[in-house]
Amino acid sequence: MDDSAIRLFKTTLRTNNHSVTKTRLIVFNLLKGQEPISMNSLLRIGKNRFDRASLYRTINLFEEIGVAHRVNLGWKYKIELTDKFAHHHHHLSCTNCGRVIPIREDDELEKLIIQISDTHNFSASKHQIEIQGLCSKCMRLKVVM
Amino acid sequence: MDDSAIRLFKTTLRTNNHSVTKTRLIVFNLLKGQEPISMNSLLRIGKNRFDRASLYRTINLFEEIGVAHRVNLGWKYKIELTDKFAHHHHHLSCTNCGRVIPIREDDELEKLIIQISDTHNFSASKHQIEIQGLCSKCMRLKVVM
DNA sequence: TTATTTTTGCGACATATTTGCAATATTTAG
DNA sequence: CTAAATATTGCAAATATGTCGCAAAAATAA
Ligand SMILES: [Mn+2]
Ligand SMILES: [Mn+2]
Ligand SMILES: [Zn+2]
Ligand SMILES: [Zn+2]
Repeated sequence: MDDSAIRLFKTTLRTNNHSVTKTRLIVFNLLKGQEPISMNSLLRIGKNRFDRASLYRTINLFEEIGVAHRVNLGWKYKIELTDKFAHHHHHLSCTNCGRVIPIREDDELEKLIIQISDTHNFSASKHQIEIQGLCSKCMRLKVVM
Repeated sequence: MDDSAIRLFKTTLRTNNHSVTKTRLIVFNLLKGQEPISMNSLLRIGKNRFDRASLYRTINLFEEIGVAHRVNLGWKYKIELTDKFAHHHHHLSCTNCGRVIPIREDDELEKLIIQISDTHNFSASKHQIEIQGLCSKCMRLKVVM
């Protein structure tokens, strides 16, 4: 049950000189295997298991040690695990129903991003791609109406 | 002096059933021909020409009718005009000094984005690409130290 | 287990964004 | 152009989001 992601998570905490705590494990598990999730949702879900301040501190720490990062979806940002704990991917986000569809990493796209950065003598450490529009379902509904 | 962008802006307001007001024109002009700008800067610059609440309402409206949109740069977001009023482009954002470098549209990249959306039967209407890292200047400084 | 170190919850702040409403500006109708 | 009708604005107050200090509780080290 103590799967490899959690083991890696614990190791990451330890090697960065941080304790393995209940709150951190809970938040990690909330993030694991999920689509990006907003602070608000995390807060609502964890209401009686951890405090707001702790959540912010936890997410800040997760970013610092490369466990999670923020993805920008429209106006707001959401949190998800980094590529170290989930495969690198991007998202299609439906502006109608709010669905977020993960898209598998595309070698050509990744190569291009690096190439463009290089052209500008920019040392890219990460990137995010957000594509907004209508998912196939919403598209069908729109057409019918 | 009433250049084509402003004319298009006014038309956009009208066709969406909104008035052409002093505040909206001021904000539009602040956005025009600039790099993405933060709410705070807009607020500071327009301090005595419009109110905070009006600015938020204005930006919300601009997003609704496709005049401006938010660009997410790390934790923060900034506002810039949409492709309808400025050439489509993306940004490299330096995590050290905060500099935002616009990158010219890249046909190959744009084509790829569309292609990927199509593969997922997703009808993309817009996209944003955020590349974070170190600008050449900050990179040099880091190396020296 | 006890001592030491780190993290948490809580309440108080600080900042960001939203809202109701009366006053003012813009648009429409004549 | 003016008067009436409608939409927008400024202001003050309400919410929402994010941060901080500190004593209590939990985790780690001894
Ligand atoms: Mn990628
Ligand atoms: Mn593009
Ligand atoms: Zn949808
Ligand atoms: Zn820089």
